[in-house]
Amino acid sequence: MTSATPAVLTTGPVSKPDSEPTLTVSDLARAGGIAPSAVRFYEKHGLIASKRTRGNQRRFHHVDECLVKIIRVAQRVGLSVAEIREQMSDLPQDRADITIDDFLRVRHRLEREARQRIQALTDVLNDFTTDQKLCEIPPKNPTDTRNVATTQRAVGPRKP
Amino acid sequence: MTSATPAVLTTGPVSKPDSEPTLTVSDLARAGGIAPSAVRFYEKHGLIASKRTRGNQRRFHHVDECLVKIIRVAQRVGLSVAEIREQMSDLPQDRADITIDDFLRVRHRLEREARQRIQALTDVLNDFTTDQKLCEIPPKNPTDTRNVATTQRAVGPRKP
DNA sequence: CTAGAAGTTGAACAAATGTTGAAGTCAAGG
DNA sequence: CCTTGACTTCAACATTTGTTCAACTTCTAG
Repeated sequence: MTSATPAVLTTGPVSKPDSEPTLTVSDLARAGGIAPSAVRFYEKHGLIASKRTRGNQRRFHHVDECLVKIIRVAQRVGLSVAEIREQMSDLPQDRADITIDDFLRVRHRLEREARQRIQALTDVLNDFTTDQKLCEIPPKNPTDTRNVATTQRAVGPRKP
Repeated sequence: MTSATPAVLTTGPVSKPDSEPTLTVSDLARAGGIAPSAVRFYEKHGLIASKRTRGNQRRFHHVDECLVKIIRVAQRVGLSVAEIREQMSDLPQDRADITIDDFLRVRHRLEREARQRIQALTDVLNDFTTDQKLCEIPPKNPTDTRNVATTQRAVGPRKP
């Protein structure tokens, strides 16, 4: 994914009950607008799951296309892979059992996350206009006595 | 910086015209609520600058305290070190020449950035409620025909 | 002057998010 | 049978933002 992908992605309805997984890594990558290496990466980190053919190749369900799209949205929100895995951890392990409600639940959580992150940024803006006197420097010309306002308030935890 | 730093940080007015830099790495680190290693890191990446003593030790101006605080705010906004360096690149190379207006200019740019990032997140939320039919799965019970709505629209450029 | 605190550089490590390449396997077509 | 394309695994590399360590040097106070 080097170039910007328009990604309108109107996935048609999955017609068959989809009991057997049929999509290859490349199929899923193309459908999700990501690289095959990313598909493998996501599987390795437990975001998606596949069955294997006799020849040890991965096969994905069509519903995994939805999962990949959700992963991409979650990344736009700013979640890490670990966080995304957590958000998705209560989806039915058997992907064929996933229902609309499962997606709605995940979606609501992502919405909450997005709102929280918007709030954190809004707090930064408020700090800009609220807190005076973080940076005071002696004015070069005596007519300008204003000061720059900024302050940090430990919004998100930082533990490297 | 492992534990949460309250960081009220009401830097008093810099009394002296501050022509000679006097703060050591540790001084600046303490004032800015960061580790000495971070101070060196920022200097190495061109966010701050120092003069050296005869013995090759760094000495910073008091105004660098403000710069560090601005860096921290910029990080809260989500800027990378490279982006922060760019935002600060038009500050007077001679730190003693920095004026309030220089800070105001940087601040305004950071505000714009923050608003843009808020907008990007808001777009995600809008996509949630606007776009239908990203994930359609065959309903298990025929009564529920709703669909999950999501779509990505390439908000921020990705160039690794 | 001398000891100890604090500074110096450079390299290595860490976690996150993948990409790329090597070497090998599998299925299909001619 | 052989080639070709797509798949496999594993390891190495790349980037970001620092931290930590080793081996020295400098500064400061007694």
